[in-house]
Amino acid sequence: MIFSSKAEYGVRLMVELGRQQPELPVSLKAIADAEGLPLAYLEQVVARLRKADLVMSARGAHGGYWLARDAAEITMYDVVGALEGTIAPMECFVHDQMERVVCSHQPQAGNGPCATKLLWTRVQGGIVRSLQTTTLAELVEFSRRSERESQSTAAQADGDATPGDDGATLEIVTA
Amino acid sequence: MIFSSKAEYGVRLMVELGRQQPELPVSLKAIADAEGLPLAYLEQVVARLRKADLVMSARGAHGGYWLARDAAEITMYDVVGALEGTIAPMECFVHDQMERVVCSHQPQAGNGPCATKLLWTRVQGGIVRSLQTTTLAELVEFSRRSERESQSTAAQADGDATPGDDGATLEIVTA
DNA sequence: AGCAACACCTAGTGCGGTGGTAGGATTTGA
DNA sequence: TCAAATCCTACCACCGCACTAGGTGTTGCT
Repeated sequence: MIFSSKAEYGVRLMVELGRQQPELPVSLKAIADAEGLPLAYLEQVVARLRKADLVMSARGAHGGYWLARDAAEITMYDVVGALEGTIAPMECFVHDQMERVVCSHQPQAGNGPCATKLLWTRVQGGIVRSLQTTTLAELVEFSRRSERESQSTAAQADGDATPGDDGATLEIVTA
Repeated sequence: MIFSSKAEYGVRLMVELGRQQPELPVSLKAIADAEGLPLAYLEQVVARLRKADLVMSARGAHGGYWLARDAAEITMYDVVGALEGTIAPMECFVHDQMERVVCSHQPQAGNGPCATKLLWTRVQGGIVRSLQTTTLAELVEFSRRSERESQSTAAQADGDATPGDDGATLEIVTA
């Protein structure tokens, strides 16, 4: 499993906020009920989003949360980054004081970086690109469309997600 | 952490095998010593690679492991898939009996797939593409080059990995 | 004033997976 | 016959994840 449930819950929470009118506070309880998620845990999740200035909040009665800026201006890189903390493909990925990604395997006797560095860098890049090019607005739109389609027919609802995206059935099954 | 140490050890093991002459058995102990990895644990790792027909083995004295086919014909998708088992960005990703990726969150009252599906599909795609387009031969070449460079100078050894690849310093730091 | 509905905070906890270790059995070459 | 190697299974300690528990602070409504 690549992302923890914090990431999933957080993304679903953000989508739910994006579906509401801007600036209108929505209570966590409403979201927890709608998504079927534990309220107390959602509090911890939304706290990270707030610290990252992705959502704003109002306390007291009729308080709640709303998006800090337009959904089109929020990328999944922002959201997942705030929720998951560091996203590194391996613990091998540390960075020294010069902000340079470097490998933690001591190249003893000075035989360069470990060979896996190239691979992890590429994987990292693939993930980050996916996250950076997906905005919250897209997910909200996707959510709205799915809802509409399933209301009319109970048929397929995926093949035509967004131009530039491949809805391929990608998987690695071995285990 | 996205990949477990099984993946890392396995990739390093494969690179080590790729650096040797083809068909020549190399003992696990030699690899464990060279890479500084626990031998007994490597046994479990290499067992997965063998079951996936990526390496072949010979028992008894002077036995060992070697690549089952040319390093250029082995992608990291093969290797990591064999080691890591299923690579799904979320447990949300299950597939029904029709081999279709579907979301496990029951769309109760039929309101379509959960909105995160689009995101996870893209991330999945980004990862898989990275893995599929990286061959073991590339890593072996990278390893050889790094070794050569660090022998002459103790300077930079990353910027020029492979054409078509961005060696960008990508990271998400929040936590 | 008082209550209810919220946000907000901290500490604890059960469980499963990760990352090994232990101890063997089997096969092969010298 | 021994040593070197693969091969196999069971076990275990730790740690992070996914929560739960139990509060405090703030606001609006009546």
